[in-house]
Amino acid sequence: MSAQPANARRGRGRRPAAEVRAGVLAAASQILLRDGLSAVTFDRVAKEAGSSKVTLYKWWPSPGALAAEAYFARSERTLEFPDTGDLRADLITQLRAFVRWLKDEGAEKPMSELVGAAQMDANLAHAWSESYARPRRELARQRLRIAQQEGQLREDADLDIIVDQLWGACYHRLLVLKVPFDESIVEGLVDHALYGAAGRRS
Amino acid sequence: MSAQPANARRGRGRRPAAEVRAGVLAAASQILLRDGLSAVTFDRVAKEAGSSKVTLYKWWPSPGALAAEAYFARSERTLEFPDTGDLRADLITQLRAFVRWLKDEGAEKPMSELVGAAQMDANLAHAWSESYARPRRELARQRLRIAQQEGQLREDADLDIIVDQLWGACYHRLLVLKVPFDESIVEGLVDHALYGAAGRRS
DNA sequence: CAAGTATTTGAACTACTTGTACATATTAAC
DNA sequence: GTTAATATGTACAAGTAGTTCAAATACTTG
Repeated sequence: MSAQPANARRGRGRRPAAEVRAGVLAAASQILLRDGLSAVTFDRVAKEAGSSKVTLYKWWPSPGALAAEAYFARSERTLEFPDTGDLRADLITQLRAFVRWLKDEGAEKPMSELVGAAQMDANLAHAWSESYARPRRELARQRLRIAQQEGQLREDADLDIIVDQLWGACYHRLLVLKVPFDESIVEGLVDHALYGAAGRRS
Repeated sequence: MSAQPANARRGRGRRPAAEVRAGVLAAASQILLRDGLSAVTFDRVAKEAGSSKVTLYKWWPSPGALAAEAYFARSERTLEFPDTGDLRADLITQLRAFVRWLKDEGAEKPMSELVGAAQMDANLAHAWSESYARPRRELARQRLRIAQQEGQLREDADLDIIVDQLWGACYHRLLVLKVPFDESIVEGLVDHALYGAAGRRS
């Protein structure tokens, strides 16, 4: 028997579930990166994956949710949350990894589009929030809690606020202001979060 | 001659431009508030305004841009940027006004949807950024610059970062995390921005 | 290994939306 | 008043969403 290409159409009939899933996710991810989120429709994905539209309707609640899952699968282990004992250095590492992920791996556009569409697609919002945003916020908070226990942060510091200020500043520039931004703000961001703008230093 | 209702259809033919514009904007704004941004299509707005679809295609580049303009017209003079001499109090006033605008005037959903759609609609993104986000960021920065000149902020403080951290933290919760939030975080937010999380103050 | 079940595919179909075209009527500008 | 601009009604092509049904094939249970 000659080997068949992975996407070979075999005519109608049931196919291995894993094969179908992988093909659909790969197609969705490719369309998302190449043509943007608005091109990720059940029709186009089905055509490109060599699957049937009905299958997609069965497994995913909305094209947005499919795109989100396809994207998470690609960017799974990209962020770092190290603990070297030096809080300032660790926060800078975290934010730098985030910015590099956006810039070097072309994540900026798909990420913006996914967050954007989540404002109108409850299914996508849920997938995004549960699978991506909150787990990472929790990781960042854990690192801060250790620092607080070691006395590097004030007793009454609000860890959620610190996380929101660090990452929120980045998202603010990305999504709301739409101004270009890069690694150069990371150090300033962390210093402002740690030492404030009103302090009397130097 | 008996007075006619504003939206009376007069059959085909040219109508005063101002009348058409006002009718279209009012209809778009109403649909946006009532049914959400995804319901703001040229078709529906034209029907509700008693105008022709062709007219809308002529005047606005996309339904998103129309919705944005309709919304800005309603929420023009809502935010305050006072200068009482007390920076901390003024920042709290600014943020409180922002949160109240979101909560009390039902701006949260339309605002989220507009920012969301802007991630995929360049026309909407431009309208939003130029007419809303950047002017307000500039106002906030002006207040900070005065504070800096008066010595209430460090010489090397980055005013953009302060603004991004204050407002970005709010947008982060609204758009990215999708967690409920209210006025109760405002004071903590400002204190963290001014005094930092690492300071040694009780 | 045999039979039954689950699920994918192909095809067709309805309803809806977008965007455009053209002729007609009416106002605004001169 | 005459002319130019433009809003409207109607119609139409193209594309998308979402569903239905039968035929075909993989998985699963006995």
